[in-house]
Amino acid sequence: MARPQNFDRTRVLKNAAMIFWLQGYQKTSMKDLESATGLLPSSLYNSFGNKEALFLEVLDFYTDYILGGRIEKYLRQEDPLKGLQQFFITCFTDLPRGKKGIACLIVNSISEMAIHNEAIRKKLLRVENTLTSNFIINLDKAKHAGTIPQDIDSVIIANQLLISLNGLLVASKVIKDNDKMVAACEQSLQFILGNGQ
Amino acid sequence: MARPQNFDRTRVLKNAAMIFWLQGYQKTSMKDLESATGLLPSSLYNSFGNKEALFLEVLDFYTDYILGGRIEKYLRQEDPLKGLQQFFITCFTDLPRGKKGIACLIVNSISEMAIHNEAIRKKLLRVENTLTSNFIINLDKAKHAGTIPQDIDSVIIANQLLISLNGLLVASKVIKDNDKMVAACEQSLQFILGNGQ
DNA sequence: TAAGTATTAGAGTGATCACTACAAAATTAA
DNA sequence: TTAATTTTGTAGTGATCACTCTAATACTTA
Repeated sequence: MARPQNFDRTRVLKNAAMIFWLQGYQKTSMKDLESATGLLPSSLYNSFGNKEALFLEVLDFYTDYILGGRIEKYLRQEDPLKGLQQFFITCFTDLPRGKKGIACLIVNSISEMAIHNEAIRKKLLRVENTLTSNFIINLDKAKHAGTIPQDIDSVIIANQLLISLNGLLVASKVIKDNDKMVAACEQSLQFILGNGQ
Repeated sequence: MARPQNFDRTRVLKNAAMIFWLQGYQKTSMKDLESATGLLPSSLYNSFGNKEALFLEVLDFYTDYILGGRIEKYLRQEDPLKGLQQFFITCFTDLPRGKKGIACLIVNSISEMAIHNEAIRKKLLRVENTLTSNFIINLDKAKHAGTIPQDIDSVIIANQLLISLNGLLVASKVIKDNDKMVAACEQSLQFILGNGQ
């Protein structure tokens, strides 16, 4: 066998995800990625192929580890409604130190890249559908627990939740005030989940 | 006096707005803008300053004429609720020939540019606030006409409408099916305006 | 230790980026 | 007709873009 890579692929993907999140795909140059990851161009290209392939891998990493972790940590807790609320609110509070108006990598990437790149679009559509499915799970649990009415349509509410989350994330980019965003988030949740109660 | 410009500034801004809408700010090169507007680089720079200044002027043009026209045409009709519905639905039906997944210039620009450019961010925040104000006007009219209950909070509903519209526009970039988007749009409107009826 | 192989290092590729310099052309006012 | 002034046409600017080439290096297996 041959010389092994002397970098941690997970750490590289994490750093790349962060800079793509903060700057967007097009604004992020390979030089930026070299700085952020600490890798030289030859290592980046040897290990990931090109900028687009790296970005696709970053999206998978973000989906599986970052978003997946948040789903596990917040959504899948004992109280399904509290889980939904925490999942939403932490989108605007669990941000990199001092950052505002950065929304989330998924929504940013949809807005910027979905129309330009079909592979990216399909991947992001799958992420969105995964989120909706998880919302439905929580809503059904809440129905079963009796914390929301039995007769509501979980699919419709889940759709509204995803649409509102995306809308709130867009709003956060112009409002750039995490406290205001938390308030707006709570108002939306109250409206969507509170209605019909 | 001196030689006058021999192009129609409105037509140039319209063509520039279209290509910024379809491609985004960063993907649109000055070469693209030359092709789209039919102007030579010297004319573009002489008349608009630089790419950023042209974009800011495009945003003003879009807000005043395109969006302003849609507010006038759809929102300010006799039936305020029907106006809201038509304003929402035409976001997904009144698109350039055969185009899908292009959302709207305002939401696209918020997502792509708000974090990178403070002048653009402030302008877009104002546009969003204008939209909310217009939604409130229609909701108050509907309350007065008795088509929605008197006791609803117009501001809260208007906020939810704007958040959902932005979320639906994000969704349209991954879903890329105008019929599905119209259905999703109707479901959201039914949920927001129908609840409490 | 030696052969084999992948990674790493660093300089450098052509293409494209936003933008400009400068003179020719066009138009108006005097 | 002339002077003044602005637009228009064209070529070209340095900077940056994603990406590559080649060789040196480091590591594993035999």
